[in-house]
Amino acid sequence: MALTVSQVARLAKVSVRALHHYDELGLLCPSGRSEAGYRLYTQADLERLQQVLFFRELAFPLEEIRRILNDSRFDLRAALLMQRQLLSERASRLDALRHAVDSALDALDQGKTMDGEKMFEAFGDFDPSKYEAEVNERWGDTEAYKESARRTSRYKKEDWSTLKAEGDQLMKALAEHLGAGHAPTEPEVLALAEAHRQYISKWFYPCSYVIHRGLGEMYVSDSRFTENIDSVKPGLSAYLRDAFVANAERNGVES
Amino acid sequence: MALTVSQVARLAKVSVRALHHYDELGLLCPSGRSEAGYRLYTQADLERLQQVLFFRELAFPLEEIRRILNDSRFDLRAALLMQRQLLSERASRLDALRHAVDSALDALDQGKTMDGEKMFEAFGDFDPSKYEAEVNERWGDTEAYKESARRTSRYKKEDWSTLKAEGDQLMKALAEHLGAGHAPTEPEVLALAEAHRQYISKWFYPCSYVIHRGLGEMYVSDSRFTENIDSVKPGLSAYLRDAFVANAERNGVES
DNA sequence: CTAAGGCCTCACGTCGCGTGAGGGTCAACC
DNA sequence: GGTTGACCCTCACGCGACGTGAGGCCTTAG
Repeated sequence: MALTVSQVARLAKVSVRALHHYDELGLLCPSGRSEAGYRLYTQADLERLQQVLFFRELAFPLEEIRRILNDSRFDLRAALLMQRQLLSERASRLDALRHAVDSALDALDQGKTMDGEKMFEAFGDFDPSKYEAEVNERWGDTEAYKESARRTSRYKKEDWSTLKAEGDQLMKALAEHLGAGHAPTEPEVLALAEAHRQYISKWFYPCSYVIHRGLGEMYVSDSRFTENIDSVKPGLSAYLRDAFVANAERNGVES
Repeated sequence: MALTVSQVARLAKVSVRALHHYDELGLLCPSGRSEAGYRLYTQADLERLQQVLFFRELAFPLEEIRRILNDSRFDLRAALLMQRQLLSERASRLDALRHAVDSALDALDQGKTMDGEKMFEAFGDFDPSKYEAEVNERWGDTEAYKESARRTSRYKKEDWSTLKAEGDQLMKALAEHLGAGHAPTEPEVLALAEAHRQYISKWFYPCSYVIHRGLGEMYVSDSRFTENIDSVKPGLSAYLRDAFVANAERNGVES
């Protein structure tokens, strides 16, 4: 059942050279070699390759992919959820570009010229509220939404028990601050936000401030998360996002 | 009104080095220099830069962008329409990836493993050489392109009305079939779908069945199109998509 | 036994910049 | 007038993810 380079290359539609390259980097070393020194890939190697390609598609540097996949704390589910988020971000970027093309076409139709600032709007950073609207629009009541809703219910049944308990405690503490009317910028709230960041780092993956902020955006924009979080206390997801953003800013990450 | 490098860089959110690079390549040479040799960019330069960035965003090699933009046959409208198409192709690619992530999550939930062939399905649809071939088919120096480009560049305002009339007629005919309750798979409807494909090929760009199908998807997923089309008759956009898909299938393109 | 095709390991080339190095320019303030 | 600091210039080397030979061994079909 061992496959040669070219067979794997055909299956996964990557070049043989790329497989060599991944071997050199220690990113994907075939588990075996033939007597003549030919690379021999197993099923497990294929699975790893798939992971590599997922991350590569998302434009992760190979070195980082190696780190992620070799990390013993690597959590496949968390990684996949992350990938979902990254895909969303890319999709909204595409949307922004499409709008830009549309504006250009409109301008063209009306014989107008676009002024300097407007011209490059699409390439800039996106307005999160606009982003939220777009995501909600896309997730409307499509088939994909139902699918995701079905899965959300399944998630709840799963046993993340230890991990979940720790997370729940943080949520509860944050929900109390929300209930007490404390602003998300207050020191105690920021401390909890930071604790949450480290919780993620500890259990899932190294979570930078930037990523944490992105996570907060996902909490409000991905209904699977929003529903889950707001069931603790309505408005909590938005509150979390604000706290994460503030915490990132306090630690020198500009928005 | 002349801008310096750093001003342009801030506006367009590219690095100064990148602007230098584009200058070196002859991709975007500032129209002026100060006495001290400083690069000075005009409004026209900004417009060209925007075009450059559009194509760059779509992962065109810089050298090719230069060819395209320097091409005297370059038609802005055609380019923008094409960019829309490329964007929607990319969007569906993202969608495929998202489905792949979802499948992986599902498999994980059920403790299953994905088999070798299925594992790479999401990556499979997108054969890069095929993609390049398609792009070259549209932008390369092929006879077909030259012809269509010559045609496109010739028409001005009056021609757009002819063009629009022709399109409207197709829409009206298709709307009538929808109103009469004809299935999108019926021969007469398929014939109209095919006519529409050739209409696009004639006026805009060589429109393969795959691209035509993509166009149909865009009609339902892009509200700008959906609204416009459904204003002729509610549900028409979805009807068009179904007809385009069926027409593609009948012509040997698997979905 | 030979030819074709697949495999190996160097090793240099490419593309789109990033990142200094080394040095002139410009506006403002002392 | 001098100094400071932000901005500009031109080399020129570095990097990541491979592409693309070159030169040579392995294996199978005729």
